[in-house]
Amino acid sequence: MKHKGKTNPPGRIKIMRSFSELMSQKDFHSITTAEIAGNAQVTEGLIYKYFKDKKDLLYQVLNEHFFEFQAKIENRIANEETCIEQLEVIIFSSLESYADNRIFSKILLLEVRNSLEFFNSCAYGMVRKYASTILDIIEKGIDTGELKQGTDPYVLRKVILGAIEHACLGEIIFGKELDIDETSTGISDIVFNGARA
Amino acid sequence: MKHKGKTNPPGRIKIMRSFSELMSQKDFHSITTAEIAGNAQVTEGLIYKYFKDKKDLLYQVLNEHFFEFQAKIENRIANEETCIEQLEVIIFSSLESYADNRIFSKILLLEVRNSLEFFNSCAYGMVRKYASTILDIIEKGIDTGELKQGTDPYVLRKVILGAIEHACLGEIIFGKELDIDETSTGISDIVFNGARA
DNA sequence: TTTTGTAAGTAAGTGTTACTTACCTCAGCT
DNA sequence: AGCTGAGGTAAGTAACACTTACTTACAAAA
Repeated sequence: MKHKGKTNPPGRIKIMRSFSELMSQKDFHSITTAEIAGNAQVTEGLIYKYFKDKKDLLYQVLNEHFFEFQAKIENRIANEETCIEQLEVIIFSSLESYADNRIFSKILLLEVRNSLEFFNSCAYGMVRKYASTILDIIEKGIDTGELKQGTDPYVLRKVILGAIEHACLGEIIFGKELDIDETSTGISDIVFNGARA
Repeated sequence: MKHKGKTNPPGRIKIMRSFSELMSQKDFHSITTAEIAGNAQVTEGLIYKYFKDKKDLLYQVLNEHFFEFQAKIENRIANEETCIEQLEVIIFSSLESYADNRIFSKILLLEVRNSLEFFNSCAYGMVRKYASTILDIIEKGIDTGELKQGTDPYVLRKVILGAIEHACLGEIIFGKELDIDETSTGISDIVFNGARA
């Protein structure tokens, strides 16, 4: 029997909360379904009423967190004039969101990528949207002459996304503090002005 | 009983080969020990004579591939004069190595990061060495005035490493072809000259 | 030549885990 | 009242990672 997705029963909420909590303490694979259920004070079987499998639970939790992320970013972009400013805002906001929301970052950057299922999940749809927002801004910037004519927009996007993600990795993995302001202006400076003297 | 690490018996080699082979077809978690053993034509128990557990096998395979990677890069750096040229060579060679050696890339970029054990493994020691090579070159570049004085070497390294890794992700995950020349000159151009017009 | 130590390899487990099945309970509708 | 379906439970099961106790091969010491 499957959950139709209309309502959001207490059991489902408890399971997702419980799982999020456990994800802040250990990695996905070492969390057991028994543990999730115990911590949520429901029985193991209920997990499978609402989620296809353990990974589906992971994707749904990720998806939930993604909304805040996306909303915050789109809001902020709207307030900026130039493409470069918009991209700078994306860099800053992404770093901020990753830092504020460790479970989200941990899942997105470390846990979901290793299995192909993820790329068919709806959570991945949001990743694509985020990525295409960035690409659109870059292309507009090249069109308007703000960015260099020869620039390959895909490569520029790779550099920006890669820098953001890599900057957060140390923090997520080792729990190191990250100075968001400094890092984001540092990244922007290199990406837009170059590191050459 | 544990393997002392001196010799390299045929069973051990067969297991690692078998595992590498399977890793090119599916992800780590969906490979079973029975499958590894069957494919290697040994019994399951033998895996645990040579490897602490399944993850240890993963790390050892990664480690083996890392030697080629590191050797190739260090060789090439030696032939370059300026710091920027050295960094360009690192970007190119890294992309090339990732492209030539999918199993290596897949393990390093997608499979090991999610568990903390990895960061105590000797394979991670090699990652750190690679990363510190890059940092050294950057610091020298700032010293000699090749790179801008204000540059934060750690941020620059994050941008370079992030760009490299992100550039390979699509290829690894979706099996897309990657134009190494174009991508590496694209990344270098942005990182050193900036994207601003 | 016999003994002995040990590395290579095997066979048959075992406990744990993700997932399934069949069931119960009860509010809301006709 | 009687039915339906969603929310939730209890007791499994197959498959899996990993273990244990064993055998064989063979080289060096006695």
